[in-house]
Amino acid sequence: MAEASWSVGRVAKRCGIKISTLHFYEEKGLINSWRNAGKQRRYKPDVLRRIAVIKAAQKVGISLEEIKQAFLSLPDKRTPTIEDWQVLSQNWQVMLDARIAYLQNLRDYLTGCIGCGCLSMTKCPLYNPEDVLGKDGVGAVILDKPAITLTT
Amino acid sequence: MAEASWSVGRVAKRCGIKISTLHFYEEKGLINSWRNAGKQRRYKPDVLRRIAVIKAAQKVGISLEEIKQAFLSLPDKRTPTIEDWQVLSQNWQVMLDARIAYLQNLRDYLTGCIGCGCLSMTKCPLYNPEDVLGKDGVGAVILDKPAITLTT
DNA sequence: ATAAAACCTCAAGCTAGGTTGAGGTAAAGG
DNA sequence: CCTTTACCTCAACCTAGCTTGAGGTTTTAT
Repeated sequence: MAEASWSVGRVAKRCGIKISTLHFYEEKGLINSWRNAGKQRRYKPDVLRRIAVIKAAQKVGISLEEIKQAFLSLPDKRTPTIEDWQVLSQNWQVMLDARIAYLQNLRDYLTGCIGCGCLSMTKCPLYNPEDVLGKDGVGAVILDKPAITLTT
Repeated sequence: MAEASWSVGRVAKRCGIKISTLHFYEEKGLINSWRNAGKQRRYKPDVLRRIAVIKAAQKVGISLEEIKQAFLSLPDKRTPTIEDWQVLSQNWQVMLDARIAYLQNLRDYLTGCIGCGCLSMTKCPLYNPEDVLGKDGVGAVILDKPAITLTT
């Protein structure tokens, strides 16, 4: 096992984030700590993994709230095991696949649409995001999908 | 040609956004309008296309500032032609391809890493986002790419 | 033993991307 | 003509996601 506890400054430095960000994440319930005799925060090493996941998730546009929800699958009392993280990982993969598919749709869509000749406004789905023309949701389905959520 | 001018309410309704959002976009320089005799806003129909593009772009996490930069390629004095939009479209495609590739990397990376056995913290790139261990940037390159920008 | 570095709390501030509301004017319908 | 609906400006407010700073305590290094 690695060392049993990390100070806030050490975690911040290791993760390349500010101490204030750690305070903020703790306040938001994304990470947790205990206090030493002098009321200073101490962290278990698994906080590093959590932060790495938070940062990776944010890069793909997932909100802290969604990340927090995903973290609910992790055990409260004990340090998460490899298996615990694998469960979360699999959910992220599903979500990433969905996002990738979304982007691919959008790209293909723009290819055919932003640069297309249908400036008439009666046929171009870009002009009809609510699918008001009843064209079977081509525009609506692609552009108005609800945000992808984690189902962990 | 379709009608020559649109009122703010009509544009808002057509695009499924609030009037205040149109005011806001105008203030930010993303769209423009002229005023009628009674000082009310009037829009050229191409504003619909701009708004459609703004909304599509936001869904993939592009900031208004980046969108504004992309719009700089559009002509100021005349209504954008199909060709003008095609130029912009091609730039977006490049960017979308890059984002898709990024997500694919991240997905594969998480597959091998979040759920992996390298909890030792000395080898797992998730723990080493700054690539402090000199592992040739696998973590750093994937996780720390700068935001993709439009070069229009 | 003391000085410096690290930590604490709490409040305020900041950027992005809007929304809401007050108070007033313009346009459209019967 | 008169009422209703649409529009105007401007200022304040809101959420997310942090950062900054003041004023005070704890830990660490010399």
